[in-house]
Amino acid sequence: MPTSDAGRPIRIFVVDDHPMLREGVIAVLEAEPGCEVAGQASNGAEAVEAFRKLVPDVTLMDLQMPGMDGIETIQTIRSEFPEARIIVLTTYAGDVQALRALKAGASGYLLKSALRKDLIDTIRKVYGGRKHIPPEIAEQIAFHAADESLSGRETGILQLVAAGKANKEIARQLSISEETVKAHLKNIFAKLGVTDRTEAVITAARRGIIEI
Amino acid sequence: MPTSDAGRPIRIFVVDDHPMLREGVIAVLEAEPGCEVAGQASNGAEAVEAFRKLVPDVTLMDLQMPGMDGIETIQTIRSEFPEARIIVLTTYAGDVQALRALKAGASGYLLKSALRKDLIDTIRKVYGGRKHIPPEIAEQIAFHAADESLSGRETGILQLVAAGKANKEIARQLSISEETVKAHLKNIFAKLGVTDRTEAVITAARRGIIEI
DNA sequence: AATTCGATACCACATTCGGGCTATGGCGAC
DNA sequence: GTCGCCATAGCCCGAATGTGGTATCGAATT
Repeated sequence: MPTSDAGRPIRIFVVDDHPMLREGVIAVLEAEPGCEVAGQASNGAEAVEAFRKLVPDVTLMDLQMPGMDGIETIQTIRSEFPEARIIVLTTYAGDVQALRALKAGASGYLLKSALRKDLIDTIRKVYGGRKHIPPEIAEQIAFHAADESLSGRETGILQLVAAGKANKEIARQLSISEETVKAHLKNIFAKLGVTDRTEAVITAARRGIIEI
Repeated sequence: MPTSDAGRPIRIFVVDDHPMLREGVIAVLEAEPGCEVAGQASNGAEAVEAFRKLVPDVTLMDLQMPGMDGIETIQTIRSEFPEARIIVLTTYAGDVQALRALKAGASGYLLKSALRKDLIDTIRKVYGGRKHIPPEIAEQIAFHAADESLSGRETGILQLVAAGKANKEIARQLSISEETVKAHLKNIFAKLGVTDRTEAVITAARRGIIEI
């Protein structure tokens, strides 16, 4: 039963490394009856610390932040406060990123291009204990739900490919044979549905599997 | 002599497709004596139309927008209003993007991660007829100032490489010989200082030469 | 205990890529 | 009008890449 219209306002905590965007979110929230900004933070470590003091009702969190990133921050907070309700507020960084955020314990995912109404609706919904994922993101996740995901080793190798390294260099750096690197790449290509390393890097970057 | 502290407020126009960020910028500006929000727009076409009516003192403009992008919008506005003072407000998209914006007629470049003080200072400086580029961006531009830039054809080919196409496909698509594609790629590699296509795509994406 | 999966590794083969080098026609700058 | 740049194109060749198999080992799962 999500209320607060008559009762105590929803206490919201805003975590983002862009001061300007924080201002915007805060301006929207403060204009909204039934919402209250409990605090803000500009990076993960600060966020965890502030969360402990504030114990807000809902947290809005960016994923791209210097230092401890959003996913780690969500995990840390949720391990101490399993009831924490966290909404990821970010520019779209691919289905895999979104899925990782949800697995880390986020209750919602919202794009920075969202309208103020979306923001308020999502906050109320999540405060009420429900989850919210925008349809276009849900669709992307569903679209790739049947895909096999890359193993840790595969992701590591792909990250090195994305750093422009040749198979031989990757082999040397990881102390494995070049043939093994090629074997991993075969699997990576098959899982991503591509035929060469350049496509693999682009696809993986778009889907949020690696950073470039 | 930048004034307005005693006189008429600086009339500012905000163009960005993220409503939340617009709110933030507006909140900051409205809290600032001597500044006034003259209007806002969420895409290039809207921006040009609104500019004609408002003729603001300073325009804040994002580069990434659906439809007409920021660079085109700046060019269009500056062709009609050569005195227009435009500050690009965007996430860093590479030295080449930044340089293109400046060539299109922008007077300043500001990152979305900037503090409110940076925003206000830059607005006053640009309003006063001066230019402003943050040191880290100026450094990147300077660092690559001596590089030869890619020709239009080269950029087009690199864009196709970034789409995961093989030389043979690119040749077919552009109706040129595969040898020509390879010749262009040789030049591209030399200009970007890389040795293979994957590195070329990554470097070009980071520097804002192509979109991936 | 049996099976699956990830990581490792090797082989052989075809294709693609990248480097070096040359050349020509067009077009704009000086 | 000559110089330089761009787009075009070709040749050669070695290195890198991608593709098809097969196999072992250990950890996790059933």
